[in-house]
Amino acid sequence: MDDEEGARGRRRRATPTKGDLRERAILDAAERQLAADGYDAMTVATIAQAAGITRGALYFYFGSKNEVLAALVERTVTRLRAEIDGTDDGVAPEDAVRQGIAWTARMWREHGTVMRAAVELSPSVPAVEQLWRSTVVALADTMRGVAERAGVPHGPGPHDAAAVVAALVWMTERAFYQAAVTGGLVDETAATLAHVWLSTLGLPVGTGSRQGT
Amino acid sequence: MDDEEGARGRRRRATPTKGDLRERAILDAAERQLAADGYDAMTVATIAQAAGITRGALYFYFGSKNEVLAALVERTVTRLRAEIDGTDDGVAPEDAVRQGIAWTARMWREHGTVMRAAVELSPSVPAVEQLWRSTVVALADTMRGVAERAGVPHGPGPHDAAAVVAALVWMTERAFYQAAVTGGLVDETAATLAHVWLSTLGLPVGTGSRQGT
DNA sequence: GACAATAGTCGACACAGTGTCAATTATGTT
DNA sequence: AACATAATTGACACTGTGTCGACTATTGTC
Repeated sequence: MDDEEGARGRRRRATPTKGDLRERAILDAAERQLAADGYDAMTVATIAQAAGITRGALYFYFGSKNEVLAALVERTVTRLRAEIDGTDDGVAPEDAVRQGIAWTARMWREHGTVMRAAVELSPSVPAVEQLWRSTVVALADTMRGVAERAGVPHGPGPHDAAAVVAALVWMTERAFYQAAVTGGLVDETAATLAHVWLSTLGLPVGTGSRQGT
Repeated sequence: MDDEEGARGRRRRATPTKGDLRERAILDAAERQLAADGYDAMTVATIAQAAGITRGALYFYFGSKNEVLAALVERTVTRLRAEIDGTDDGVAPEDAVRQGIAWTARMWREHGTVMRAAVELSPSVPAVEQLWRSTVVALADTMRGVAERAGVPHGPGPHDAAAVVAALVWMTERAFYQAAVTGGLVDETAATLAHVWLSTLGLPVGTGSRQGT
């Protein structure tokens, strides 16, 4: 549990062929077991078996169990990143906020298991922590722009756009995570989050969902 | 890793004497190691050694490593609970909000290590999860009252006091946790949180800290 | 002050999971 | 065919958890 990366270069080559299928098979097996049985029940042995190889062979592809996890998170995070850009263009700030929340909700729906694992494993797996934090930060950066367009000051200080948006983004992460864990309703959560976001940024709250309060 | 409680009753008695000192010594040792070396480095062997006994003896007091952790979290959570009540009386909602945040900040300062451990271990240790969640919920319940006094509707729905306050409380937990992990400034965090809370609940933001914006 | 009864302690054991490695077998390549 | 290298295996070493029977205080009781 010390070298998470060094073992890699020592083995695999570039220009892959069949091994890449195995690598994907390993990640797929890991993702499936993560969803079905959770992290603890998912051992190197069970992953290897589900991927059709033995434990020893798995260590040819990944240097450790955590490296498998990190690769899995990376795969998912890459997919998230691919979508995060095509979101806000020139829309009004309040719509950009709603879109951002809707997007996040969709990501949690589609990639919930891995995202949940990323949250839970961040404290103990540095590579995962880095991946996840950088993703959250990237989203926060986008939203900071929106907040500043909405008139939130951008100077340094506890009330500036960066600080406020950071708090809101972590709130969003936590709220959807809670929904994923407790089986809460994602739509209700999204509505509540939109309310908090808009109120905090000083934007009109009324519009959006067609339900009067 | 299946029975977290059954082993207990099978051993310890009521009316304690010397064993209770050992029990406390174990928890103290665990807390110290948690702060110094982190969860992974803290094994049953090291705890026992620091408490002046062998592994075998430790299992006389606690049924498992997780039970030690749970007891430690419980001890801390009990201390938190003891203080959570004497907070708001008839003060104005905005002051109640500021007090709540200030109180939380102080708790993180004083009991940061165990609280951090509670957050990180919740996903994998059901007993800790329950302890921590119920504490958060208790705080949320108090703040829900404040929110309703401030005029936030209390009917069921995504915009009611309960839902909004839940989101805000989890935001607060996450923000202070992040500060604890990254070594961020607790005061700045508290100021940002106060801003979000007050904006969301429709309360005056200006007063409180003596620093103009 | 013998003598139970019970609290407390120890060390050896069994077990599960991770990671390592030399040896072996597939899979191209020229 | 032979050669390199990709891929795989099974056995091994190690660490950590939890169990258990035997052994040692400690304390009350007659």
